[in-house]
Amino acid sequence: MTEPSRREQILATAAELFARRGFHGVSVSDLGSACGISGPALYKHFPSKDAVLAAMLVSISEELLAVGTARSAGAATPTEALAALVDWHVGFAVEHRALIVVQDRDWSSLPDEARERVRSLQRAYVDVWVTRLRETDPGRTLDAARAAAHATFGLLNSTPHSGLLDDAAMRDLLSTMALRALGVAGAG
Amino acid sequence: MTEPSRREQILATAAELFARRGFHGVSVSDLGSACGISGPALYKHFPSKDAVLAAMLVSISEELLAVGTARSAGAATPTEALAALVDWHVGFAVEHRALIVVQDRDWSSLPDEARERVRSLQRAYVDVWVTRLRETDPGRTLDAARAAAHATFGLLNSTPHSGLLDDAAMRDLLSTMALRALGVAGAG
DNA sequence: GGGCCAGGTTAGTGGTCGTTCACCTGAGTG
DNA sequence: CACTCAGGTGAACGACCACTAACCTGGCCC
Repeated sequence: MTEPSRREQILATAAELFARRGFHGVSVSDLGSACGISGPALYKHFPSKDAVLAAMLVSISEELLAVGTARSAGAATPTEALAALVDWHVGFAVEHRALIVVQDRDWSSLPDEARERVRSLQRAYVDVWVTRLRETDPGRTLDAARAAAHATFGLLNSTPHSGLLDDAAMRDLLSTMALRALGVAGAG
Repeated sequence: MTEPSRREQILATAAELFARRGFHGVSVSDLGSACGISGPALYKHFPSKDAVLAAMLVSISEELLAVGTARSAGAATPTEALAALVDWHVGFAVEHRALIVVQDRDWSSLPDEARERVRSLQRAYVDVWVTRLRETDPGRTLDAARAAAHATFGLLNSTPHSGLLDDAAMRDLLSTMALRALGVAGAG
């Protein structure tokens, strides 16, 4: 099995370049030569430049939702579920800084179909958080819970903006801040 | 006096368009016709497309720093200073959602000189926060305080991602979450 | 009323981009 | 050994973009 390494090399390289210069700031030729091949060879692996972005963003949205759902379901209490969600999300963000940047910067450059796909996956992911948030605090409005989830993502996704701390320290800091922001007890 | 309305119309329109489609996703002709003029007429007001972006981002960076500094200086205690900073920042973010989006998405498209200018203004603004943060909690490392400030900006700047709440409710929610995240006592 | 000029216009230019085309190659297969 | 075909190449194409050039116009000033 061990699927084609070229395709994945392209996706990984594209993530770094798109994160640094933006989707429109990276040409097909740039991307190709960063992979050791050049220009139009990309079209042997993807039908278009858009498709590279789409594959990238759809797959991370799917992973966030799938693992997030599992972590939440595996927790004994709503509070523990939120802690697990924060832990998962911050780990993902620290480990895939480039993808985080691309996801919320170049999301709007997606072709229509992929954009809708990503949006619906993201909505579902937000809902996992929202459900747990409203279990811990039933006074929260649906919209308020959604806004709180978005705000927490903003906090956790700030990782790429400050490469000051090492990964472990960054994870600790962000987890603590996120749990406090959400009003989850026991955040040191 | 009442300076040229065209120039400011262009800046305001550009902020909206850049926020929606990205700097590279908006052509000079798009921007012109959104202002009721067309295409190259922009060059009567700005020397280049880059200059529009630069004027926009430099001016908001200056305002954030200037008012932030004043608010911090006007506070009696470090804790009150942080509350004032949060209040100012969240108010700005809610009121200028488009600018917030452009600032951290298209920052890298700035011409070199303006980019350095904006970066140094932003560093200075972060330092206002960092100083107050370390006064309230001297145990914080310089880098940890910077990362905490960036994380708080990420939280506060999440406004544009969820237009669910009205402005007042959004300000309340974000202020509360930010102050809790920062560990400032007396937040709801 | 003639001259100036801020602020428009349209047409054009050079460059870049995404994409396609025709072609090449070398490893695997019957 | 002939055939195939995945994966590469460079050249070319059409679209679009930022920007320039040449020109027009209407208010203002002496």
